[in-house]
Amino acid sequence: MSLKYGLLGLLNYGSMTGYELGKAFNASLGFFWQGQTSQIYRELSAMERSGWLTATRVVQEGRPNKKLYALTDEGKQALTGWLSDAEGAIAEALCVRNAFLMRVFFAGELPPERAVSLLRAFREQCGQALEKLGDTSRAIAEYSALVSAESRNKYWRIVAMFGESFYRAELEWADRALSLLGDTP
Amino acid sequence: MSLKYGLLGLLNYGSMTGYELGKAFNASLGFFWQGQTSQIYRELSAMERSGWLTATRVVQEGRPNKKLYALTDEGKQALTGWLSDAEGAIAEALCVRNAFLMRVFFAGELPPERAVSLLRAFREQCGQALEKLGDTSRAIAEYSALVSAESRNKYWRIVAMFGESFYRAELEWADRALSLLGDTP
DNA sequence: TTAATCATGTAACACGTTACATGATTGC
DNA sequence: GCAATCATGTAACGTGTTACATGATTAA
Repeated sequence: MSLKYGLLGLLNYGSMTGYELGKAFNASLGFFWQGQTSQIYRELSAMERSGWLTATRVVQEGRPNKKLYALTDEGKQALTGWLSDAEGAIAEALCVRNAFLMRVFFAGELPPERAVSLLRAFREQCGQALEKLGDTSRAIAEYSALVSAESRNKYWRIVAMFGESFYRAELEWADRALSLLGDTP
Repeated sequence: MSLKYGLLGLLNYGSMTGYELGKAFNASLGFFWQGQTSQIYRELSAMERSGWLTATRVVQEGRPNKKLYALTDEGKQALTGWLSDAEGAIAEALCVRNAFLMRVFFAGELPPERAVSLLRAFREQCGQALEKLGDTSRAIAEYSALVSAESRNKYWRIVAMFGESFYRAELEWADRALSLLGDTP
């Protein structure tokens, strides 16, 4: 679901090809949702079939031809309809899935030092994610200063803010977990 | 993947039927992973076929017969093999998916008051999740005091700790987002 | 000259969700 | 009398992943 509406949302900013959408998707939404190109193409043709998008074939020389996708009125309606569904949003927010916690839950079956090294690796990885997100945040901030689509980029900043507090919380948690396991750095 | 190994992990504590596994799964791992019964049954028969589990038919009167699943040596090996795969764990930790953020990202297309009410609903829902998790934490703490399987319940507490800091971070984020949107409570 | 980028996709598989079916028993 | 619990599943569908295929262009 989210992938579909993510694509609609991006196409609402302007027409794009599947390839460009893939780039844009991973650059902007990538830190909280990933889209495989194969899935993106599948969703795009499905949405074209249901009339949410139109595709224009663009013939190119030296490069493969491409298809430019554009949002239709129905597509725009589908987007705003989805956004207006607050119930659905809350229901989705409840469906948290965390594969890493699954491993920690059963880490008692491991020799203690392996569990510790697992958490150490996780801790490091959180730090890296935070740094990477810093770039995203700065890019958004710059963009916000240049473009005056306040109604939009306000929310982008809020999303970036989430990422930062989320990773910071994970980092602090990993520290506390490690000290609980008697790991003194 | 995680569902499969979650089931293996629970069966490592003791043999159970699919139905019991479903209950145990949602009670213990439910706050970070959900399992539909239909999926659980499918995974169980698949794992039986690959020799990770054995099933014993238990005939009952007045109630439907049941199948008691038990971990085999191969199953136990599969579990520890999965736990030892630190690379895989980190790779999975990178695949965050957050359907709610997808909506916030595009919330600029909504009238401002609707976006605000979306975040307010989210905020409330975080509070409820925190309360519910408090029960889980207390249950784990009690259990920890009674049973002395320290090597195991230490990790359960760490997982519960994660839940708490995660929901608290979400709550604080929602507050900051709301004040950024000019919502004074 | 090797790899990456551009640009499209197909096929098969894995995992997750929804809806349905059965039929006795227990608690309100 | 009605709903929930016990206990199993099947079928169909939706979504996500992996691997593969094509073939020119461009930068290291």
